Amino acid sequence: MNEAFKALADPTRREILQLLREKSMNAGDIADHFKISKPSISHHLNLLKQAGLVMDERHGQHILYTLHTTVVEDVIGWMFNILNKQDKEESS
Amino acid sequence: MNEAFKALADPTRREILQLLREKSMNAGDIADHFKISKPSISHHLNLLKQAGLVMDERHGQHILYTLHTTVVEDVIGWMFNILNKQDKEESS
DNA sequence: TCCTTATTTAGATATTTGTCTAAATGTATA
DNA sequence: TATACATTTAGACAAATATCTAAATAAGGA
Repeated sequence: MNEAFKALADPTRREILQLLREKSMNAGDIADHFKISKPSISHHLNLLKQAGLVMDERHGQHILYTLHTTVVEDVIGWMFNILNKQDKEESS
Repeated sequence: MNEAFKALADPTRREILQLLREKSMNAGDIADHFKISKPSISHHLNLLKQAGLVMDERHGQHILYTLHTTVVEDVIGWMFNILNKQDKEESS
């Protein structure tokens, strides 16, 4: 999960995840949303993939990137755990 | 919230948050849980403070660090938002 | 005031990170 | 096959980060 937290630390990568929340997109279309170069976006996409936050699938010339939510759920679990003093706390 | 995401990217800082989840602690006691030097821990604590993830309060010689959950909740909100295609989606 | 303890600040350094351009790879199509 | 398009890989470089030691600040007690 360390890689996921590191991936989430960059604003560009978080913005990519928000784009993919709406719909899967190929690399070029993702890059068009940003001012930075395509190779830089490709690098960010690779980090997101390594972190398990996105998946890629080649469709002919294009490579389609899709949000992968399992690790997102893990991160949410970690965050929730921080909120509760004890896991087994009684709620009243 | 960018500072919070950046703060969460470091394993030592996440471990500090988990320590503080149990109970508030002063800087020295926190540092004793790690192999790295006190000044390094002090630096991590400062980043967590800048990010709004912890608060500090001087008690005589000691400085007590306490988890501050508001920003944690904001991060959870952001993460949840990523999970749902639309915020206003009907649930059946 | 002087000494001890707790903590932070300052400054240095090695590593990591984000970005770029240029080149390579993979795919489609004439 | 030749060409164009989509994307990644390679390599370089500046900026950010994590760490350290040494010094400074803050508070308590003799």
